Amino acid sequence: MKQKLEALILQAIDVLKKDGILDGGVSPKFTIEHARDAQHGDFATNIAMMLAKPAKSNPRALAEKIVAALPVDSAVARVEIAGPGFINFFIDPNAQYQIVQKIHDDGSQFGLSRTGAGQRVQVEFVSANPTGPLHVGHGRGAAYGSVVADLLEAAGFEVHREYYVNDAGRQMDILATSIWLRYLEECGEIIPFPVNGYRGEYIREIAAEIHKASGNEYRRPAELLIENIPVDEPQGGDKETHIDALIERAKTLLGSGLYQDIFQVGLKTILQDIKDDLAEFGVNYQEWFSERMLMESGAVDEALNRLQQAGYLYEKDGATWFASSRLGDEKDRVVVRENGQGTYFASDIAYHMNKLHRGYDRIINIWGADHHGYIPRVKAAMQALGADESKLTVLLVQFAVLYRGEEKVQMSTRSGEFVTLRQLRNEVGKDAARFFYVMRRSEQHMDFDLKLATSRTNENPVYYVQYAYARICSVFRQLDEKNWARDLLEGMKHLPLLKEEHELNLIGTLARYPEVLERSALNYEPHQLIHYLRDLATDFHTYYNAHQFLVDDPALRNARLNLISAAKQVMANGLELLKINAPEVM
RNA sequence: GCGCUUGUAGCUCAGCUGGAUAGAGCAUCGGCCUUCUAAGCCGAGGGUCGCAGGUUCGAGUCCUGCCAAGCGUGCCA
Repeated sequence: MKQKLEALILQAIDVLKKDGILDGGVSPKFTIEHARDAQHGDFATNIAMMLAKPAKSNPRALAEKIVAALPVDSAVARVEIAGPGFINFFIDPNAQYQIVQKIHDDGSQFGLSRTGAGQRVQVEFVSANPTGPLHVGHGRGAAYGSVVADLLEAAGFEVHREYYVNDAGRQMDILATSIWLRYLEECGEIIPFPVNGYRGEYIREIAAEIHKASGNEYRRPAELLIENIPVDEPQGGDKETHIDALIERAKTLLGSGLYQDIFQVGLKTILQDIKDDLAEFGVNYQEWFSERMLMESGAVDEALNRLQQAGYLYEKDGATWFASSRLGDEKDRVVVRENGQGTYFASDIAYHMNKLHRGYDRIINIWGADHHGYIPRVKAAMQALGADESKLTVLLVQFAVLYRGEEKVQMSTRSGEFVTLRQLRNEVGKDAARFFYVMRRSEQHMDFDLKLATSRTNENPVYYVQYAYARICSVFRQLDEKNWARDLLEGMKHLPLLKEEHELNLIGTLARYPEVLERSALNYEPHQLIHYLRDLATDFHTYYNAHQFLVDDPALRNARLNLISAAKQVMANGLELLKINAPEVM
């Protein structure tokens, strides 16, 4: 309907241009909005006010001329000029009813668009280090990222969902060493566990598995392990040097083959756990991209070479630096450390180069807000490599702070006492978890109240939408019990009987769905869809309380059934996109 | 210090990219179940949109400066 009005307005503008009222060169920049107040009709445009200045006219006078030039259309019942110069459109109800038929015809396809057709988008999200289970902080990125990806797909984009697996680097060595140390404990060795090691219970479990499967194959005496190792922090040493020395010792004592065994078991176990966790959360990927494979392919070296050729690398203090400050970053960044090892950033440059080579039209990274300082350097790298950095969009997701009622839930990675995503899912369920995560704008710092999400009573917003869906299902069950068959054609024919305010409101809301979906997708704002579904549920609940659907008059009854059936379809489509269950009974 | 994000009702948040009288939910108060699920509905109260300027027909929304909160500012990832 919006597009239709836009076309009509543009025609009117052309007429005015021909008549010399408007200068031919003016480009009409205007909006068409749903009127908030029913007094203002169904749609309103501000075009007269936008063009008043170039036309050297006052807005209301210009509006009169635009309205006069407006072509007649059967869908437009009436046009009014109001306020400072708004043009308000009143849509013919008969035109509005068509949406019910369209929803029925399109079914699960209703709302999908072709806006992004022919464009490929890559969405990378979560990408947590495989050094432990996902926690609730990752949950928000997972829910948000997956819905953004699904929304883009609904808007016609070809979407590639990807998880970047940091399976190389120091953190992974710390993981492997932590597992080995716990394994030695299993064997009966007495060893002090490093403060900087991974202390979670899952490390012990992996260690126990290895011990069960391989016995003492990886056992080495504790004396050899701690011999000449710099002391740990509690003993007055440096925890970083301490753990680095332990890693080196582990590699020496085990030899690279056995060390790799431990490393791989740790990686595989944890990565599999993450994959299962996400799948159960309704989050799926096309690709799990390995940092290690990237390095082995020589891509990192190649990226550095290209930066070198472009003149952006230099040596200082024994390290190799990327002159990112020349491209808008705060300062230059190290890409190769003094010890000859590439930094995480170096891999990331190669990774983004790889993404670019794959030819995506858009590259979307979803990061935790704590990584925001990282954006300028990645964009700088893309520029330095001659790439169009505007293809890259980084969406930041703020942290969720967990509450249980009034009480803040403490999280600490170090102690291993963090709340995992799995624990959250078990406590509040997949539906509520996804709903709550995506309910807020991603940049909003969010309070996640576990008590509210689990409450099975009035105050929980998740059930509000689901309840509306279940109620509609229930109406159709009642219909069967009364042995009244639903007559679809009869209902469609008598849609004009739906004249109640509640019915017209519901129809108007249903008609908005495609726009909401598209805006939600293009702005990467899933919360708009959530808010829409709540509005839709409200319209239905209100209608439900005000009127009876299963009335004796078959014409009215079937018309109403068609309307609520359309509402049911849109709710199902919206919830399906959010991967939230639409229950037939509650 | 600098940078990013945020600041809207008692609380948690929307506000359609600058539009008409700033909206929801929760909480508070008052009503509605002998007919389709009361996990619902109807009504009431509650606002200096952090503060101060600016831009214009028009600002919660844009620009500047303050104030406050969170995060960042590693040869960690």
